[in-house]
Amino acid sequence: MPKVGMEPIRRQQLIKATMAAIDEVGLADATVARIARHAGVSAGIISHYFGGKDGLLEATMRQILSDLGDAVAARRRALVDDSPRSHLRAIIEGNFDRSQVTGPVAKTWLDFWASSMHRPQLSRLQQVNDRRLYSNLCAQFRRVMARDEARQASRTLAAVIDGLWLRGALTPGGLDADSARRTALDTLDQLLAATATTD
Amino acid sequence: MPKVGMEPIRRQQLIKATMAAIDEVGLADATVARIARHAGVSAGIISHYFGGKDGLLEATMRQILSDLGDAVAARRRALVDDSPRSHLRAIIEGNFDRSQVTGPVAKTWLDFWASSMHRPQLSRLQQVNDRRLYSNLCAQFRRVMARDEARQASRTLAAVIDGLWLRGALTPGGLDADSARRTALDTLDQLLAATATTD
DNA sequence: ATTTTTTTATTGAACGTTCAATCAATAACG
DNA sequence: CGTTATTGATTGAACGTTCAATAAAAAAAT
Repeated sequence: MPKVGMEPIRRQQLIKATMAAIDEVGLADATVARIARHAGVSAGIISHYFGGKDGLLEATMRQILSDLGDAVAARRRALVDDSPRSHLRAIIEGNFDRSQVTGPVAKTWLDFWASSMHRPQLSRLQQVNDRRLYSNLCAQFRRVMARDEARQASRTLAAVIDGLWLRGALTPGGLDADSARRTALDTLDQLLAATATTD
Repeated sequence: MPKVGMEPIRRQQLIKATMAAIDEVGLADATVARIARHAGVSAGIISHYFGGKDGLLEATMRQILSDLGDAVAARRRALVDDSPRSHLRAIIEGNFDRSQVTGPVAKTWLDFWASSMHRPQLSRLQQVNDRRLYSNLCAQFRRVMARDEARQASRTLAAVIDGLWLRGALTPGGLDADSARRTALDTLDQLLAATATTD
């Protein structure tokens, strides 16, 4: 079986298997044996390609956050008009992108989030992603309102997005992406309307 | 040392120690030995009073949710006027009560939330609490707007509340309760104002 | 008022299980 | 033939639970 150039293939395979295992039984019971079984390989291979279980978990979280960033960036690049509202809508829709919401990703995301409270390595990744969302929101709100108002609006919208993810991850049927997106978009318009009147 | 009537004392002691241990190292590394050490007792006592580690964890989650419910109920009982807005404000302030936000509780809450994705026992507790918040919000919004609008407003406010908790649990310095409360109250007023104009 | 018995509370060592990591062995490719 | 890829048995550490032993308190007996 062994062929050359297996590394990128195996890495992707194992990251995907990690999400599947976490979706199935949770991070706490996602053992290396179970992950390897999902990928159809031996347990030892994990240490070979990722240096150990922790390395694989970190790579998996990196992948999730990177996919999320890509989904947002792609929507913003595809914009035809440059209005703040369009950018903010793109950010919201990127956060509820199919690839993010579907299947194992949402549960894995929440498991990592909780876990990052006590793992410095994951915590840093989390914070970087966190700030990126907040900064992106703030920069756009800033174009139509004062600094303090923009900050407040960003806090609110960020909380709504994360709150919808959180509640979606726990809902038995999984997150209703359409409903969540609508809720976030409505909130956005209310935030924009609120300052338009006091302007 | 042994005296009669130790049961309620030990139970409280161990539940508190569980939160302290989870706050310290997370649910994954909160071993019975560590919890027992926090409480200043032997590890064996946990099985004696709670039937096992799982029983203690469930009791701890019950305590957190029950405290949260009490905090909300107390604020609502103390209301002088009966307006929907006052009730909704009381619900928000109860959710950001000192006893809930301070110290080990917030982290424990999030750890349990993530864990409940894969533990049916905890999931049921979680869902009951979840529905209670949503129903309470919906019943009050319902008094000033149509059913669908009330549902939408409840979803938004619930997402904001949970989102603020979620982000607060991960913030290094812990949740800034005052700021969070203000954000949630602002959102409430915007939700109320939005329908007041279209009424 | 003392002694004995029973009950309640607690300990901590032992046990069996589970896990991640290791590494010698093996197999295919260049 | 050497390199790369992979396996799977083994190892040692860590975990939750169990249980015989112990000690204090309460109750009963003297």
